Amino acid sequence: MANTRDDVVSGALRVLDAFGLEFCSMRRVASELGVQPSALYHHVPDKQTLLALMADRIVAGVEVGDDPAKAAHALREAMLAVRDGADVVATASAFRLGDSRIENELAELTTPDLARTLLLYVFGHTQATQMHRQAAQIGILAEDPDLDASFARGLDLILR
Amino acid sequence: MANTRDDVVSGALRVLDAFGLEFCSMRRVASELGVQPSALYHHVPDKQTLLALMADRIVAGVEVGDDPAKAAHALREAMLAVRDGADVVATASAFRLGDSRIENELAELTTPDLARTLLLYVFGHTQATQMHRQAAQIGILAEDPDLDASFARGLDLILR
DNA sequence: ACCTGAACACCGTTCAAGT
DNA sequence: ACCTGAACACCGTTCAAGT
Repeated sequence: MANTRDDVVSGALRVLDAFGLEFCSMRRVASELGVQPSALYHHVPDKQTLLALMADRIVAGVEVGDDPAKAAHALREAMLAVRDGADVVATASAFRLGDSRIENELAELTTPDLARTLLLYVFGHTQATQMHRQAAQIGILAEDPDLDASFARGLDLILR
Repeated sequence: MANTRDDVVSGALRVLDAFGLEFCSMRRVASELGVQPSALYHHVPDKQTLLALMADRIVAGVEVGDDPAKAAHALREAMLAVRDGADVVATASAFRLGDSRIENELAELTTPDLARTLLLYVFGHTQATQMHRQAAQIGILAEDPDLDASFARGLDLILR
Protein backbone atom coordinates (compact mmCIF):
# COMPACT_ATOMS: atom_id res chain seq x y z
CA MET A 1 0.00 0.00 0.00
CA ALA A 2 3.05 2.25 0.38
CA ASN A 3 3.13 5.13 -2.09
CA THR A 4 6.05 6.08 -4.27
CA ARG A 5 7.02 9.50 -5.51
CA ASP A 6 5.41 8.73 -8.86
CA ASP A 7 2.18 7.84 -7.09
CA VAL A 8 2.21 11.25 -5.44
CA VAL A 9 2.68 12.98 -8.79
CA SER A 10 -0.11 10.90 -10.33
CA GLY A 11 -2.45 11.69 -7.46
CA ALA A 12 -1.62 15.38 -7.71
CA LEU A 13 -2.38 15.35 -11.43
CA ARG A 14 -5.73 13.68 -10.80
CA VAL A 15 -6.60 16.37 -8.27
CA LEU A 16 -5.40 19.10 -10.64
CA ASP A 17 -7.49 17.82 -13.51
CA ALA A 18 -10.57 17.34 -11.36
CA PHE A 19 -10.50 20.55 -9.30
CA GLY A 20 -8.04 22.95 -10.89
CA LEU A 21 -4.83 24.51 -9.61
CA GLU A 22 -6.62 26.65 -7.04
CA PHE A 23 -7.82 23.58 -5.17
CA CYS A 24 -4.79 21.40 -5.79
CA SER A 25 -3.55 21.62 -2.22
CA MET A 26 -1.15 19.30 -0.48
CA ARG A 27 -4.02 18.34 1.80
CA ARG A 28 -6.26 17.36 -1.09
CA VAL A 29 -3.52 15.42 -2.80
CA ALA A 30 -2.93 13.59 0.46
CA SER A 31 -6.58 12.72 0.85
CA GLU A 32 -6.70 11.59 -2.80
CA LEU A 33 -3.95 9.12 -1.86
CA GLY A 34 -5.68 8.15 1.39
CA VAL A 35 -2.84 9.46 3.48
CA GLN A 36 -2.11 12.27 5.97
CA PRO A 37 -0.79 15.57 4.56
CA SER A 38 2.50 15.17 6.36
CA ALA A 39 3.14 11.89 4.55
CA LEU A 40 3.69 13.76 1.27
CA TYR A 41 6.81 15.35 2.68
CA HIS A 42 8.45 12.01 2.72
CA HIS A 43 8.31 11.99 -1.10
CA VAL A 44 8.73 15.63 -1.97
CA PRO A 45 10.45 18.51 -0.12
CA ASP A 46 7.70 21.06 -0.80
CA LYS A 47 4.74 21.96 -2.98
CA GLN A 48 6.83 23.85 -5.52
CA THR A 49 8.85 20.74 -6.26
CA LEU A 50 5.70 18.70 -6.63
CA LEU A 51 4.38 21.24 -9.15
CA ALA A 52 7.62 21.02 -11.12
CA LEU A 53 7.32 17.23 -11.24
CA MET A 54 3.73 17.58 -12.44
CA ALA A 55 4.87 19.97 -15.16
CA ASP A 56 7.50 17.48 -16.34
CA ARG A 57 4.88 14.77 -16.55
CA ILE A 58 2.44 16.97 -18.49
CA VAL A 59 4.99 17.63 -21.24
CA ALA A 60 6.72 14.25 -21.03
CA GLY A 61 5.10 12.97 -24.23
CA VAL A 62 5.94 15.99 -26.36
CA GLU A 63 8.38 15.13 -29.14
CA VAL A 64 10.10 18.08 -30.77
CA GLY A 65 11.01 16.24 -33.96
CA ASP A 66 12.21 18.33 -36.89
CA ASP A 67 9.37 20.84 -37.35
CA PRO A 68 9.20 23.78 -34.91
CA ALA A 69 5.57 24.53 -35.76
CA LYS A 70 4.55 20.94 -35.13
CA ALA A 71 6.47 20.95 -31.87
CA ALA A 72 4.66 24.12 -30.78
CA HIS A 73 1.30 22.57 -31.55
CA ALA A 74 2.20 19.38 -29.70
CA LEU A 75 3.29 21.33 -26.65
CA ARG A 76 0.09 23.33 -26.73
CA GLU A 77 -2.04 20.20 -26.96
CA ALA A 78 -0.23 18.57 -24.07
CA MET A 79 -0.86 21.56 -21.82
CA LEU A 80 -4.49 21.95 -22.88
CA ALA A 81 -5.11 18.28 -22.11
CA VAL A 82 -4.93 18.87 -18.35
CA ARG A 83 -6.96 21.45 -16.46
CA ASP A 84 -4.70 24.46 -15.71
CA GLY A 85 -1.88 22.55 -17.40
CA ALA A 86 -0.53 25.66 -19.13
CA ASP A 87 -0.28 27.51 -15.83
CA VAL A 88 1.59 24.68 -14.17
CA VAL A 89 4.04 24.18 -17.05
CA ALA A 90 4.62 27.88 -17.73
CA THR A 91 5.39 28.68 -14.10
CA ALA A 92 7.72 25.75 -13.69
CA SER A 93 9.46 26.60 -16.97
CA ALA A 94 10.05 30.24 -16.10
CA PHE A 95 12.18 28.94 -13.26
CA ARG A 96 14.46 27.06 -15.62
CA LEU A 97 14.64 29.46 -18.52
CA GLY A 98 17.37 28.16 -20.76
CA ASP A 99 17.66 24.67 -19.45
CA SER A 100 14.48 22.80 -20.16
CA ARG A 101 14.52 19.77 -22.41
CA ILE A 102 12.13 21.29 -24.92
CA GLU A 103 13.89 24.66 -25.12
CA ASN A 104 17.20 22.90 -25.73
CA GLU A 105 15.80 20.63 -28.42
CA LEU A 106 14.13 23.58 -30.14
CA ALA A 107 17.35 25.58 -29.93
CA GLU A 108 19.25 22.87 -31.78
CA LEU A 109 16.55 22.75 -34.41
CA THR A 110 16.61 26.53 -34.96
CA THR A 111 18.45 29.11 -32.82
CA PRO A 112 18.47 29.78 -29.06
CA ASP A 113 16.67 33.10 -29.51
CA LEU A 114 13.97 31.64 -31.70
CA ALA A 115 13.54 28.68 -29.35
CA ARG A 116 12.97 30.94 -26.37
CA THR A 117 10.69 33.33 -28.23
CA LEU A 118 8.62 30.48 -29.56
CA LEU A 119 8.35 28.81 -26.18
CA LEU A 120 7.31 31.98 -24.37
CA TYR A 121 4.71 32.63 -27.01
CA VAL A 122 3.31 29.10 -26.76
CA PHE A 123 3.11 29.33 -22.98
CA GLY A 124 1.51 32.76 -23.02
CA HIS A 125 -1.04 32.01 -25.67
CA THR A 126 -1.97 28.65 -24.20
CA GLN A 127 -2.31 30.06 -20.69
CA ALA A 128 -4.59 32.78 -22.00
CA THR A 129 -6.57 30.26 -24.05
CA GLN A 130 -7.09 27.96 -21.10
CA MET A 131 -8.11 30.79 -18.75
CA HIS A 132 -10.42 32.22 -21.35
CA ARG A 133 -12.12 28.89 -21.99
CA GLN A 134 -12.60 28.26 -18.30
CA ALA A 135 -14.16 31.69 -17.85
CA ALA A 136 -16.42 31.02 -20.84
CA GLN A 137 -17.50 27.68 -19.40
CA ILE A 138 -18.61 29.36 -16.19
CA GLY A 139 -20.38 31.93 -18.32
CA ILE A 140 -18.34 34.96 -17.26
CA LEU A 141 -17.12 35.54 -20.78
CA ALA A 142 -18.29 35.00 -24.33
CA GLU A 143 -16.33 32.18 -25.90
CA ASP A 144 -13.80 33.34 -28.47
CA PRO A 145 -14.12 30.75 -31.25
CA ASP A 146 -10.90 31.87 -32.91
CA LEU A 147 -8.28 31.00 -30.33
CA ASP A 148 -6.86 28.01 -32.22
CA ALA A 149 -6.53 30.03 -35.41
CA SER A 150 -5.14 32.98 -33.47
CA PHE A 151 -2.46 30.67 -32.11
CA ALA A 152 -1.50 29.43 -35.56
CA ARG A 153 -1.29 32.94 -37.00
CA GLY A 154 0.93 34.18 -34.16
CA LEU A 155 3.13 31.15 -34.68
CA ASP A 156 3.47 32.01 -38.38
CA LEU A 157 4.40 35.56 -37.45
CA ILE A 158 7.30 34.26 -35.36
CA LEU A 159 8.47 31.49 -37.68
CA ARG A 160 8.16 33.48 -40.90
CA MET B 1 -8.91 58.40 8.30
CA ALA B 2 -11.37 56.52 6.12
CA ASN B 3 -9.74 54.66 3.26
CA THR B 4 -10.82 54.82 -0.35
CA ARG B 5 -10.56 52.13 -3.00
CA ASP B 6 -7.43 53.81 -4.36
CA ASP B 7 -5.87 53.71 -0.90
CA VAL B 8 -6.46 49.97 -0.82
CA VAL B 9 -4.78 49.52 -4.20
CA SER B 10 -1.84 51.68 -3.10
CA GLY B 11 -1.46 49.73 0.13
CA ALA B 12 -1.61 46.46 -1.75
CA LEU B 13 1.11 47.65 -4.15
CA ARG B 14 3.33 48.63 -1.23
CA VAL B 15 2.91 45.18 0.27
CA LEU B 16 3.54 43.55 -3.10
CA ASP B 17 6.74 45.48 -3.68
CA ALA B 18 8.00 44.88 -0.16
CA PHE B 19 7.13 41.19 0.28
CA GLY B 20 6.26 39.73 -3.11
CA LEU B 21 3.07 38.19 -4.47
CA GLU B 22 3.32 35.14 -2.25
CA PHE B 23 2.92 37.25 0.87
CA CYS B 24 0.55 39.83 -0.56
CA SER B 25 -2.43 38.55 1.38
CA MET B 26 -5.63 40.40 2.13
CA ARG B 27 -4.67 40.23 5.78
CA ARG B 28 -1.30 41.86 5.19
CA VAL B 29 -2.78 44.57 3.01
CA ALA B 30 -5.32 45.25 5.76
CA SER B 31 -2.63 45.55 8.39
CA GLU B 32 -0.61 47.82 6.09
CA LEU B 33 -3.64 50.09 6.07
CA GLY B 34 -4.17 49.73 9.81
CA VAL B 35 -7.53 48.11 9.37
CA GLN B 36 -9.22 44.74 9.90
CA PRO B 37 -9.13 42.24 6.97
CA SER B 38 -12.89 42.38 6.64
CA ALA B 39 -12.76 46.13 6.01
CA LEU B 40 -11.17 45.53 2.58
CA TYR B 41 -14.34 43.90 1.36
CA HIS B 42 -16.07 47.21 1.59
CA HIS B 43 -13.82 48.49 -1.21
CA VAL B 44 -13.28 45.40 -3.32
CA PRO B 45 -15.42 42.28 -3.86
CA ASP B 46 -12.52 39.83 -3.68
CA LYS B 47 -8.77 39.39 -3.97
CA GLN B 48 -8.86 38.69 -7.70
CA THR B 49 -10.44 42.07 -8.35
CA LEU B 50 -7.86 43.77 -6.17
CA LEU B 51 -5.09 42.09 -8.18
CA ALA B 52 -6.66 43.31 -11.44
CA LEU B 53 -6.76 46.88 -10.09
CA MET B 54 -3.11 46.55 -9.07
CA ALA B 55 -2.26 45.36 -12.59
CA ASP B 56 -4.02 48.37 -14.11
CA ARG B 57 -2.05 50.68 -11.90
CA ILE B 58 1.28 49.03 -12.73
CA VAL B 59 0.80 49.60 -16.46
CA ALA B 60 -1.10 52.89 -16.13
CA GLY B 61 1.88 54.98 -17.21
CA VAL B 62 2.71 52.97 -20.30
CA GLU B 63 2.18 54.98 -23.49
CA VAL B 64 1.98 52.94 -26.68
CA GLY B 65 2.83 55.86 -29.00
CA ASP B 66 3.71 54.99 -32.57
CA ASP B 67 6.57 52.50 -32.20
CA PRO B 68 5.65 48.91 -31.24
CA ALA B 69 9.20 48.10 -30.11
CA LYS B 70 9.29 51.14 -27.84
CA ALA B 71 5.89 50.24 -26.45
CA ALA B 72 7.11 46.72 -25.68
CA HIS B 73 10.13 48.07 -23.86
CA ALA B 74 8.01 50.53 -21.88
CA LEU B 75 5.62 47.79 -20.83
CA ARG B 76 8.50 45.60 -19.78
CA GLU B 77 10.06 48.39 -17.71
CA ALA B 78 6.77 49.14 -15.99
CA MET B 79 6.35 45.51 -14.96
CA LEU B 80 9.95 45.11 -13.83
CA ALA B 81 9.63 48.22 -11.65
CA VAL B 82 7.44 46.40 -9.13
CA ARG B 83 8.33 43.14 -7.43
CA ASP B 84 6.39 40.31 -9.14
CA GLY B 85 4.81 42.96 -11.36
CA ALA B 86 5.01 40.78 -14.47
CA ASP B 87 3.15 37.97 -12.74
CA VAL B 88 0.38 40.26 -11.58
CA VAL B 89 -0.06 41.96 -14.95
CA ALA B 90 0.24 38.79 -17.04
CA THR B 91 -2.33 36.90 -14.99
CA ALA B 92 -4.80 39.77 -15.01
CA SER B 93 -4.31 40.26 -18.75
CA ALA B 94 -4.89 36.62 -19.64
CA PHE B 95 -8.36 37.13 -18.23
CA ARG B 96 -9.13 39.89 -20.67
CA LEU B 97 -7.37 38.66 -23.78
CA GLY B 98 -8.51 40.91 -26.56
CA ASP B 99 -9.85 43.78 -24.56
CA SER B 100 -7.04 45.44 -22.70
CA ARG B 101 -6.14 49.05 -23.41
CA ILE B 102 -2.60 48.21 -24.48
CA GLU B 103 -3.57 45.31 -26.74
CA ASN B 104 -6.14 47.52 -28.46
CA GLU B 105 -3.73 50.40 -28.97
CA LEU B 106 -1.09 48.03 -30.31
CA ALA B 107 -3.63 46.43 -32.62
CA GLU B 108 -4.44 49.79 -34.17
CA LEU B 109 -0.77 50.49 -34.63
CA THR B 110 -0.10 47.16 -36.34
CA THR B 111 -2.54 44.22 -36.63
CA PRO B 112 -4.59 42.34 -34.03
CA ASP B 113 -2.49 39.18 -34.47
CA LEU B 114 0.78 40.99 -34.12
CA ALA B 115 -0.48 42.91 -31.10
CA ARG B 116 -1.45 39.75 -29.29
CA THR B 117 1.73 37.88 -30.22
CA LEU B 118 3.86 40.78 -29.11
CA LEU B 119 2.00 41.18 -25.83
CA LEU B 120 2.19 37.50 -24.96
CA TYR B 121 5.89 37.50 -25.72
CA VAL B 122 6.51 40.57 -23.56
CA PHE B 123 4.56 39.05 -20.66
CA GLY B 124 6.28 35.70 -20.94
CA HIS B 125 9.79 37.02 -21.27
CA THR B 126 9.36 39.56 -18.50
CA GLN B 127 7.83 37.02 -16.14
CA ALA B 128 10.73 34.68 -16.76
CA THR B 129 13.23 37.50 -16.35
CA GLN B 130 11.75 38.60 -13.07
CA MET B 131 11.60 35.07 -11.66
CA HIS B 132 15.09 34.34 -12.82
CA ARG B 133 16.49 37.49 -11.22
CA GLN B 134 14.76 36.79 -7.96
CA ALA B 135 16.14 33.27 -7.90
CA ALA B 136 19.59 34.67 -8.67
CA GLN B 137 19.31 37.19 -5.85
CA ILE B 138 18.60 34.43 -3.37
CA GLY B 139 21.53 32.55 -4.85
CA ILE B 140 19.60 29.57 -6.23
CA LEU B 141 20.62 30.35 -9.77
CA ALA B 142 23.52 31.92 -11.59
CA GLU B 143 22.47 35.30 -12.94
CA ASP B 144 21.97 35.35 -16.69
CA PRO B 145 23.51 38.67 -17.75
CA ASP B 146 21.91 38.51 -21.16
CA LEU B 147 18.22 38.76 -20.40
CA ASP B 148 17.80 42.34 -21.61
CA ALA B 149 19.53 41.56 -24.89
CA SER B 150 17.63 38.30 -25.21
CA PHE B 151 14.40 40.27 -24.89
CA ALA B 152 15.42 42.71 -27.62
CA ARG B 153 16.43 39.92 -30.00
CA GLY B 154 13.16 38.06 -29.52
CA LEU B 155 11.30 41.30 -30.14
CA ASP B 156 13.19 41.76 -33.41
CA LEU B 157 12.28 38.24 -34.41
CA ILE B 158 8.59 39.04 -34.01
CA LEU B 159 8.65 42.55 -35.52
CA ARG B 160 10.90 41.72 -38.41
C1' DA C 1 11.08 3.56 4.43
C1' DC C 2 6.66 5.21 4.96
C1' DC C 3 3.26 6.99 7.65
C1' DT C 4 0.22 9.14 11.77
C1' DG C 5 -1.25 12.80 14.97
C1' DA C 6 -0.84 17.00 16.66
C1' DA C 7 0.58 21.35 16.32
C1' DC C 8 2.05 26.21 14.37
C1' DA C 9 1.35 30.13 11.88
C1' DC C 10 -1.10 31.35 8.52
C1' DC C 11 -5.10 32.00 4.50
C1' DG C 12 -9.91 34.31 1.94
C1' DT C 13 -14.38 35.43 2.99
C1' DT C 14 -18.89 36.33 5.51
C1' DC C 15 -21.75 38.64 8.58
C1' DA C 16 -23.86 40.86 12.42
C1' DA C 17 -22.94 44.86 14.77
C1' DG C 18 -21.02 49.44 15.70
C1' DT C 19 -20.23 54.76 14.38
C1' DA D 1 -20.08 54.86 4.19
C1' DC D 2 -16.56 52.64 6.54
C1' DC D 3 -15.11 49.69 9.90
C1' DT D 4 -14.73 45.99 14.03
C1' DG D 5 -14.92 41.34 16.03
C1' DA D 6 -15.75 36.90 15.69
C1' DA D 7 -16.28 33.08 13.19
C1' DC D 8 -15.87 29.34 9.25
C1' DA D 9 -13.47 26.42 6.47
C1' DC D 10 -9.42 26.12 4.88
C1' DC D 11 -3.82 26.43 3.86
C1' DG D 12 1.82 24.61 3.82
C1' DT D 13 5.00 22.73 6.76
C1' DT D 14 7.37 20.57 10.90
C1' DC D 15 8.25 17.07 14.07
C1' DA D 16 8.07 13.48 17.42
C1' DA D 17 6.42 9.06 17.34
C1' DG D 18 4.80 4.68 15.45
C1' DT D 19 5.43 0.25 12.23
